[in-house]
Amino acid sequence: MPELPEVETIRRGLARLEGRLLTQVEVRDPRLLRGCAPAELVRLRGHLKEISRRGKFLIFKFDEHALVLHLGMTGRLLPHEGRYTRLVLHFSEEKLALDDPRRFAALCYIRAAELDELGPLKRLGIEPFTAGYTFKNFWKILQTKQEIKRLLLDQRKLAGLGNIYANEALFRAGINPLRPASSLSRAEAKRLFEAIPRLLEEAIAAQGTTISSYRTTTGESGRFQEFLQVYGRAGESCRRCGRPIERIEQRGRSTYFCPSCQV
DNA sequence: AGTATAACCTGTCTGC
DNA sequence: TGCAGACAGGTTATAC
Repeated sequence: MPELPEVETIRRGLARLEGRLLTQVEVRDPRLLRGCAPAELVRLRGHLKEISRRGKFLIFKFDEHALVLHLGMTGRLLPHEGRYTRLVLHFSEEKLALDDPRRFAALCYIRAAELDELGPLKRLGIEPFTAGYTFKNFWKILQTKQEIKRLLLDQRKLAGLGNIYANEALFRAGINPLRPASSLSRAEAKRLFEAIPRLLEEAIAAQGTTISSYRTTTGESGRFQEFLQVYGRAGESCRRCGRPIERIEQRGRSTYFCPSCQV
């Protein structure tokens, strides 16, 4: 579910919790921990120092420890408990419930000092909106025969894009998703390089894309679904040229594109 | 080393 | 109404 814009929207919605006191941790579903974090998690107490984001991961920093959370496909952070609550963080005066029907969400509890060594974070590639997001670095990751759409989904190369935004970014740049990444001209690569942060910025401004389960921390739907050009629009007409949007499969996932606008 | 498939889960929708 | 099958925003393990 949540890609960079959704996770960033959630992070911003939680920023007001920074400085608050965590009084109790309730683990409703131990599977959430995936063996990565010990059960001592339930003893965690103290002030929440900072909530940050890396790719699609949320990082909650406390004095000595940190929680690293990936929302998987259907994870949400809501102010109330529900049928699929897997974890509850009790803060003074307020609680935060992780709701996740499909249970693909994952949580790690580690010492803050070990954050930089945590595999899932360490493996992540270039991060949009940071100093490392340069055309030089972007060009470098394109030097592979892999299909460009699949490359964009590879978190080790570029962190944060998921299926919706990978499809949309390629449409905006006018690039066919089946093209080998290394076949892109510098001009095409530049278009894609620039389209990605612009797209993500617009999606964040709209509070993300709600197809079905994603909600902001206040339980609201995002609004960016209204602006999607190709994702989920198979058979419908391209908003730019009128010809039908096509759906194909790449690495077992749906790819949507306009065969006449994306060459 | 890179790639395809399966696996992890549950819900929803479509067609018969 | 029931049931099978497809599909869903994600990642990781395993088998070639």
